[in-house]
Amino acid sequence: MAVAKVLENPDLESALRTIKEGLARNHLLIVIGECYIDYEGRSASKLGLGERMVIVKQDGAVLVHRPKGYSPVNWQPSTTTIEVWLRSGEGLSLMAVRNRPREYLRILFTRIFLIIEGVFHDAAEFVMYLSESEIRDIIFDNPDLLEPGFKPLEKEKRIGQGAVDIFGLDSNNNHVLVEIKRVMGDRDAVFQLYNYVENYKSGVNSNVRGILLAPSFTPGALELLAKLKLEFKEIDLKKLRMLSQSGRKKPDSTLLEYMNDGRKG
Amino acid sequence: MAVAKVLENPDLESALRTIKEGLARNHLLIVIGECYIDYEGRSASKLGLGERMVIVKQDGAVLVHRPKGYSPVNWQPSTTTIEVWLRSGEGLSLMAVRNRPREYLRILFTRIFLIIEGVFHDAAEFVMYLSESEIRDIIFDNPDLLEPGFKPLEKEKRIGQGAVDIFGLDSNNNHVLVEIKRVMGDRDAVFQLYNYVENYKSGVNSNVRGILLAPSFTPGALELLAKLKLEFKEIDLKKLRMLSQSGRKKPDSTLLEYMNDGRKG
DNA sequence: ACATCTATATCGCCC
DNA sequence: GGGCGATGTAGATGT
Repeated sequence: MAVAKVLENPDLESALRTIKEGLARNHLLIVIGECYIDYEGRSASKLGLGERMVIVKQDGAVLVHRPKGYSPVNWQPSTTTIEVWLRSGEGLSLMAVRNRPREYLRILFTRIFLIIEGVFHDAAEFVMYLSESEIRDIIFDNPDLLEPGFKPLEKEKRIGQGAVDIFGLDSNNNHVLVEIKRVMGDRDAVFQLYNYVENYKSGVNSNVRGILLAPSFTPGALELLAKLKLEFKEIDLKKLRMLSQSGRKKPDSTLLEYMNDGRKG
Repeated sequence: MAVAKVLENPDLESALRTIKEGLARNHLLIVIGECYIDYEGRSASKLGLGERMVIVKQDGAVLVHRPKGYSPVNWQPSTTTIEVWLRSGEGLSLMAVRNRPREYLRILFTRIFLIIEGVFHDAAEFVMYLSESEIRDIIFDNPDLLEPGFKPLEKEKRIGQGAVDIFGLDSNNNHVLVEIKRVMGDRDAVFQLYNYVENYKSGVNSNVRGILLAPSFTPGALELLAKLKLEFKEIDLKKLRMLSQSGRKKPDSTLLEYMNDGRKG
């Protein structure tokens, strides 16, 4: 059962009791109300009175959401201890503390509209397609996608402090370092590749090629690639996705069917 | 008024009606239920049946939260169009589509435990202390914190494609570029500074110093700074915070008072 | 525990 | 609108 309790317009004493009970049971809590928020830790912030939604998850993660936008205005990731108390004339406080790094989040409610307490049963597996590591594996298994005659030898080869995605030899036995980006390649990606190539060069006595693989490139990245004498190649994510899907169990096609139908029933 | 409607254990037809009404009014919606989720866009993902909480914000942002953790398992940032429909034998679908980049998020509910519809009034200003730009301003106004005799001349000076945080002259009239990080300085930060210095050097005929300012540095960053003949200096955030607070209206001290008291009333 | 890197990063600023 | 850089980035991974 997902929702255990719904409490509308409670006075702050009832709210305190309900929140304490929910926390003790490690249930998920949603508290909607008017509040002030203070944060102090790696940085510090302050937010004046307003209506917001506070979520305390079953692992103690705390999120404070305003009416708009993807990001919570304040939050605390899961490793927290949570205290709640009531001080007359002030309101109901919820304080979430994290140790590493040491951070304090305090929410001071002056008024509460709604409290929901629940337990969520959710054991389903989350499957993500075409992550960067998956692209790397596909290129490794289909090296001609990079260039004819490429012989991949090692994934995630440690170089200096980092690891280059693919190391291998081209048809002339030049050493090749391949850096892969799943999104548009930018100057940072070029610097990363440059760092690998320079680091690697210092250890060997042969020609070393660096290739940046991405679905597209910013002008700044292309300019820098030329300046640093590095190479690049576009990858076709759609093509890769098809290669990826043919190699394993077919995913549900409900979404694609909808998109192809263009209707909503 | 924040909460306009609470609907417990609705059948899917009532749920459809309520959600459609809420969307039409641009209200915030919370839907708690059992659902499948498909996403396709920059990447693609699939999530099997489980109990989750879906938030549709007043700007159309959609968040799907599982019982644990800071991050939503699936989401759609604000610029979306949202459709909802019911197909018998399947369930209630909510589809959020974004155009740039083109992305689809479909949530298929088989069962709904709770729907909340509300309007949040929240005009309060969010104030963040000691962001990077604030550190920059403090250094600019207190140049001796960098080194005695430093004369800052320009903030956010455009160099190439980016902008260096502070440009100025040292006591020997050398040109100085200062890059500031409010977190531990890493190799990326050094590359960023290096890029500014090289770019700037090509335009002038004098000595150019590059200084990385951060509260601490990774070993990799220190190594790279030496190799690239760049400088670094530690900044004391605690000291800066005091300078920052003395220079403007005093922030609420409720949180600090609590921390000093060590009690919860 | 620490350093490094990825992300459907998101968000905001400036050209 | 695209590029670029900051973020209390969070979270995963390797050492």
